[in-house]
Amino acid sequence: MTANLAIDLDRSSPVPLYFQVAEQIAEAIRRGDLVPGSRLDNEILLADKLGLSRPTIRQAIQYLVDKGLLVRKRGVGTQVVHGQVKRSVELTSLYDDLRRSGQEPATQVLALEPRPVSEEIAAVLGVEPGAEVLYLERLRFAAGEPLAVLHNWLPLGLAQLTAADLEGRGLYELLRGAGVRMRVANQRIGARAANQAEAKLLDERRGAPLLTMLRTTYDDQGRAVEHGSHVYRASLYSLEVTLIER
Amino acid sequence: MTANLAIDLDRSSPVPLYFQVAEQIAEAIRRGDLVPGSRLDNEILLADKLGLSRPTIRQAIQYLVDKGLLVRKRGVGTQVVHGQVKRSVELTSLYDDLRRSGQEPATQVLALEPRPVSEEIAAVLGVEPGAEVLYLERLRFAAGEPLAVLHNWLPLGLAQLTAADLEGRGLYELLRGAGVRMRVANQRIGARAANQAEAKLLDERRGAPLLTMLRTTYDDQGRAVEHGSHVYRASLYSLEVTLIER
DNA sequence: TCGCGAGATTTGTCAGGACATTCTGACCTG
DNA sequence: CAGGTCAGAATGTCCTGACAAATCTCGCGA
Repeated sequence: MTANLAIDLDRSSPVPLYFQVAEQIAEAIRRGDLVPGSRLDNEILLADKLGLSRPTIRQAIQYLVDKGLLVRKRGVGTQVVHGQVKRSVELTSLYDDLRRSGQEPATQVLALEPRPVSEEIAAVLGVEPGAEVLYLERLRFAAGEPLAVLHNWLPLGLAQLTAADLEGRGLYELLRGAGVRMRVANQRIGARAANQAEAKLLDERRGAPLLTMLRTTYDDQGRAVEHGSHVYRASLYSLEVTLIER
Repeated sequence: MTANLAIDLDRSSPVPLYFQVAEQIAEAIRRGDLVPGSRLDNEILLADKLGLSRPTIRQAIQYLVDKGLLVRKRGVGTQVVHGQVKRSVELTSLYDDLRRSGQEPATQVLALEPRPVSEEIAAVLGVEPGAEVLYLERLRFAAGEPLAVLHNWLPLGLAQLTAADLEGRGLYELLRGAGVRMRVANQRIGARAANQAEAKLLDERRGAPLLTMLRTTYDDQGRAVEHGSHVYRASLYSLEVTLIER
């Protein structure tokens, strides 16, 4: 059963046509106009209906396949994925995640200063050992409860960060606003027991389980732009990751 | 400085040309023939050199950009990324990961039997509540130490699994061997304290921090093929995830 | 009735061309 | 000397056209 979806195209818009198509198909899926399992029209028919060429339609569909919303099979067709697969993980910060889920994040800046780096951090950031980098320590709250202690190291000169900025917005948002284009992040996720200091900050008992995350983020050019070492209260937070095999 | 790389094409091979090109560029990067930061020839020149069309070259390059090996910038060119970005995460099981890092995994099967599902599991697997599914419980060792307790639920009829199979190989490998094509996995990673039973199995104290993972894996068609609830000894294991923004 | 093969359907791969957009760097101007 | 402007170079988008490969369906024959 091929669903009949209406797609408006604006050829005068700077938004690429394939992207307009992809967005509107995705929206139809979110709205429920395209139910899981339903088949899309075939590429040639779709192209014909919209007055576009097949490569453009293919590009739109490929984009959605990469995001995990659609499945293609040769000789069969293109179908909407069953099950509510969540959006693929993006390079977002905890702050963005919390705000999106309506949890009213708040931040207390505990430290914000240039500081000479340890050898280990220098290695991951790719700077000279002993050079100064911006050290940042924050306590993050959600819904009034302490949620995480965040430690970050950033190369100097990337962005002018003030404590006021950091209390109102997330680090990633600020970096993006400063023109930093983050592209790849490597995360190591583990767990351990809280030590005394952490327990006090997070309002937990010593020994309480914490989720830990080490993350290094690289930009466009593969230069490290941020390294973070964070601990989360396991009782209040968990991470979600979606993997898509191509 | 545009590196001079030799690429052989086999037009009689069933392997797509774009893939042949991509593989050989990736190999040149791994070998070090293409050093980080070096620019590739532009697309038109490359296409000309190899006797291919520009779309084919673009497809090859796009493939490597998606894998995080190359970076493209309009008006500038295509460069090899700086820094050693790890391979993107794949749909592998703990067993594969361990064997790849040479840790000699071993498995003890604690349970393997059809069992009626709870309402919750039925919902994530997309089967009727109360229907029978294959229940699987395993204790995984690495280097002689207990490492994780693995619980899995699988729809019946996917594969004929025996305890002997499961002791010698990983679940994912067995499923793949049975023709199951896994494509998307959704993971939720958290942490909590070990209870008495877990502590005993894993040779830890009660209350020791454990890394927890809930995973649901879907196939080609978006049908759930596996749901797992696993706990790992945080002192011995952590998860690594690489994110690439497109 | 059941199995198998031919044909139809659909996506996968590849070619070649055209124009738009963006970035860099050199040049010109005040 | 500083700043803006413009040309060149590279990727981004979009088009048309063609054939290959995988899959499903239906009809035919045993």
